[in-house]
Amino acid sequence: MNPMDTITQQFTAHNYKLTSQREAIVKVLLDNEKDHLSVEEVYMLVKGSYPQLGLATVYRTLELLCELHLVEKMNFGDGVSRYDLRSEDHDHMHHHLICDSCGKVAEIKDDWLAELEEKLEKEYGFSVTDHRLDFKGTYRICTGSGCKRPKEGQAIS
Amino acid sequence: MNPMDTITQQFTAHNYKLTSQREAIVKVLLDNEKDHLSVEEVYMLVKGSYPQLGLATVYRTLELLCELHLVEKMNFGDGVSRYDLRSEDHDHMHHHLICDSCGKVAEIKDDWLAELEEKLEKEYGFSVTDHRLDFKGTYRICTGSGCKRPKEGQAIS
DNA sequence: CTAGGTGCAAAGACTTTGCATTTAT
DNA sequence: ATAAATGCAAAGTCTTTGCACCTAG
Repeated sequence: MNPMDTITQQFTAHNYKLTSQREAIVKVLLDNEKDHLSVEEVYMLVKGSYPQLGLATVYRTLELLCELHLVEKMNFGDGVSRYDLRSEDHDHMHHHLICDSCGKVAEIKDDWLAELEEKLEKEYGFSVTDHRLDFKGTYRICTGSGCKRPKEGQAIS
Repeated sequence: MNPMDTITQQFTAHNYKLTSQREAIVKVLLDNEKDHLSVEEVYMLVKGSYPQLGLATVYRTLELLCELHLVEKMNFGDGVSRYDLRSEDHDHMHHHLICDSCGKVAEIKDDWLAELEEKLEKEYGFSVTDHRLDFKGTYRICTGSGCKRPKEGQAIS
């Protein structure tokens, strides 16, 4: 089944109405799966094909998608929330590489933390339901261009 | 040398004035080293012994401490920035365990990521300057009380 | 003495909410 | 038909900034 159907099906399954706005927003998320879009970015992108869209609807829809565990809300310390589509299997095991010079956020799809999570379970009595792993640094070959995020503190935040 | 002196020394070394407000703020951070305080929390704590303190000064001082790499700014997805004193050696290699039921944030002081950082360097051409690792989950023995953060989304954000 | 710091209040940035209108089911 | 969703604008948070006054060096 294609990802769009999977998602819209979730809507109806939970008795949420499938409005054209919601469809358009989900479509933008799918088309930009690699991008960790902010609310403003989603809004602008959807507005292209749907000019009468309201910003509040984007906030409400993203919140809803979060509630349905279809997207993940995160924060890279630039003052805005960013949203990341979860893969169908809900594994969402990926990590981020944040480039210091251009601000680009890349994803790594492996799960490198399985061992650590076992260790936490055994040695700390802590059972993990979710995790987050971000690295900041620089690519040996960084164009330095394509900077999306103007200012950025020194900490990953 | 005691931590307070180490920090105040950094101020003078960088030609920043050592005001009583700054001293009071640093003292509160030291006294609550384990706590990831928010600006508001720091403000309230300092206000106890220094009632005329302004909130903007807390923001400005924490920003300054960040700039001097004495504290780390971070965001656990509850809408406010939190600040964490860096250990003297500037290694700041610690991870967080965030309890789903009580919201408590615990720290783990080990560095579990050295191997992964090497891998990134070699296989991805990415050299790491900083990282962040948070786990969400529950402690087998969680009191369920002491919740500091009222609402929390499902994602680590 | 004087550059820099402080407190206050106003302004900004991002997000949420109230309400009349519209729409999916 | 009707409960839910939308768009707009207003209100809320958290954070930053402008400015007159104050203070460490």
